[in-house]
Amino acid sequence: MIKTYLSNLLKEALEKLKIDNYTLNLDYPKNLENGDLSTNIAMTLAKPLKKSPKQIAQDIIDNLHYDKSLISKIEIAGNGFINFTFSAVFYHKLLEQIANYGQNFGKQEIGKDKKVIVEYVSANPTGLLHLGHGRNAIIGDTLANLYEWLGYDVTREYYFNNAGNQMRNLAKSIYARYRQILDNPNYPFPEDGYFGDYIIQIAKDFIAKNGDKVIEATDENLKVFQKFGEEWNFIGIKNTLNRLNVNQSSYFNENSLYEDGKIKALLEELHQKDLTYEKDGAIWLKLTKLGLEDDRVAVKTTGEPTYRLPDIAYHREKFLRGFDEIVDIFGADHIATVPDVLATVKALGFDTKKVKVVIHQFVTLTENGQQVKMSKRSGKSYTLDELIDEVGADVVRFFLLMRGVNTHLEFDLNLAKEQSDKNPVFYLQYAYARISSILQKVKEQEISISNSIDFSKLQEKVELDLIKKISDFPKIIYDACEKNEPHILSDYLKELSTIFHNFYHHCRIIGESEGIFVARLKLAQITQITIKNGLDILGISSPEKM
RNA sequence: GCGCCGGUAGCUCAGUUGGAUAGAGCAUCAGCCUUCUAAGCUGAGGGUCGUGGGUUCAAAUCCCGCCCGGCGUACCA
Repeated sequence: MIKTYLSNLLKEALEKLKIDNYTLNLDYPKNLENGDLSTNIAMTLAKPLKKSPKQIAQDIIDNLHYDKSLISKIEIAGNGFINFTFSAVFYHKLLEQIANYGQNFGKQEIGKDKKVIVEYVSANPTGLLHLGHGRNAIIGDTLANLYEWLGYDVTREYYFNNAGNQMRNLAKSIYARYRQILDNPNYPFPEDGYFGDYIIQIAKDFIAKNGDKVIEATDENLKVFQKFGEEWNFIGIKNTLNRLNVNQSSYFNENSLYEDGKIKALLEELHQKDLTYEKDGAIWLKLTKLGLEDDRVAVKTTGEPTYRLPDIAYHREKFLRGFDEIVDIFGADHIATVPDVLATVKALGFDTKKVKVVIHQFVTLTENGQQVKMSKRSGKSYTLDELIDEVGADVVRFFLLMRGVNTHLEFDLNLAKEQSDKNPVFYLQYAYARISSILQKVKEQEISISNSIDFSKLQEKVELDLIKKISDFPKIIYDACEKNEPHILSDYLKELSTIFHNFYHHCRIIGESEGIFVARLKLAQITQITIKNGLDILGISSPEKM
C-alpha cells in the first residue's frame, strides 16, 4: 500500500521529466537511517541519460509533488539512492484505510472472473500417504487458498492413477497376503510388491467381507482385489487429508480417460500431426521434433500406454475445461515428465504459458539427529497419519510450509513434538491468543469504548512499525501466490508476531487514557484480523487461549 | 556422461529478482514477571555466502570452469 502510493508519485515526476524507459524499484532499506522506502532509479538511469545519479535524483525530487504532511523527509544518499521517510500522519491514514476493510483485509480482486485449477496430492491409491505427499498436499492446498484470496474461482483437484502396473502390483500383493493367511503361509510374495503391514490389514478386511471365494489367481479375481485395495486406500488417504484440513472437491481418475476414449483420440491426433512412429513393436513420441533430447515410448509393446500418454491427455482435458491458469504441484521425482507433457500439449495447439508447474524438493524426517527412512514399498514407512497423531495437524502444516519449495526440507521430529516456545508454530498462535485475551478482558470489565477513534494518538515507534508491517499483508499474499512460495506468508506472520509481541511489551492498552486506549485496542484488533487471515490461508487454527 | 535442484553463523533456513554495515529461529552466554498470558521481551558472541575466474559504479544474487550433496535420466508413475 505504501509502495503503491509512492510509485504513483514517482511515475508522475518521471513523466514530467519526459523519461519513459525505466523500471522502478522501491525497496525497504535494511538500515533504519536510510528511511522507510528507497529507490535506486537515479542510478539505473545514469547510463542512458548520461548524467550523474545525484543530478538525476535531484531532478526527480524537484518535480515531485507530494503532501508534506505525509512524507516528512526525502534525501539523496550514498551513490544516488533516494530515501523517503513517512510521517506518523501517513501511517495513521493508512491504518484508517485498513480498518475499513474489516475482516476482509487482504482479499483482492486480481483474479476476478478467472478460473484456476490446482492439482495436488495425486498419489496413487496403492498405500497410505507419507511425509512427501504431505508436503505436496500442504503446498497445493495453501496455494489454492492464496488464489481464492486473490479472487480466483479455484478448482482443487486430485488426479489418481487407477490403471496400470502399480495397481496390478497392489492387487498381487493383497492376493499373496490373502493366500498366506487362508491356506498357504509360504505363498510367494511378489518381489516388487508392497511390503507394508497395511497390505495384511487389507487382506484381513477382504476376508471378513468375501471369505475364500476368490481363491483362484485369475485375472478376473485379481481385479476384485485391485478394486478392494483401491477403495480401502482411498478412504485412508481422504481421511488423512481431512485431518490436515486439506479438502479437495474434484477427483479425476485416469481410468476415465480410457473409458471415454480420450487416450485413443489423443493417439489419433498425435499420429495425424506426425508426432508418433512405430519402432520395436512400440509406439514412440517424436519429442526430438519438438526440441527435446530423446524420443520416448508412448505405448509399450504390451499395448499398454506409458504414464506419459494419460498425463498428456489429462492436461489437454484441463485446457478444454476452460481454465485460465493451470497449476501442478509435483515432487522432484516427477520432474522428468514435465518437459514431455508441456511440449506435446503445446504441439497440440494449447498455450502452455498458462501452466505453472511447482516442483518441490524432498522431505527428510529426522529424530535425535538421525534420519528416519520412509519408503512405501519397503514397508518401513512412517505414515502421515502417525505424524499427525504425534504432533498435531497445525504443526505438520506449518513445518511443511516454512521452507522454500526448492530446498530440501528437514522435518525435525524433536522440535515438532516440542510443546513449548521452541516450536515456531506456537509463536504465531500465541500472538493471536494474547490479543484474544485482551479483548476478553475488555469485555469482562465492561469498559466503555467510544466510537470515534483518533489514530493520531499512536505516536510510539512500535505502533508505527506495527502499522507499517500490517499494511504489507495484501502484497505478501500476492507475492506468495505469484511466486508459488507459501513460506513467504509464514515468514511474514512470524515477523508480524514479533512486532506485535514487541508492541505488547512496550504499550499497555487497558488502563491507558480514553484516546490511547481506543486507538491501541483497534490496532490490536486489526493485528488480530491480519494474523487470523494469514493463519486461515495457511490452514492453521487460531486458538483463543493457549 | 547428461539434465534439474541445492551448498549462506555450531544446526535448520531467509535474503525484497544487481544495492547501502549479509539476516532470522534454535543452540550458547548475560538480563527482565506485585501491571492486558514469560509459549513473551532486551542484549552479547558467532560468517572467506562451496571454490577459482569474469561482467560493473555496485555480486550471496548475473556468466564460465571446478568440487560436494539430493533427484532424475525406464517399454515404473
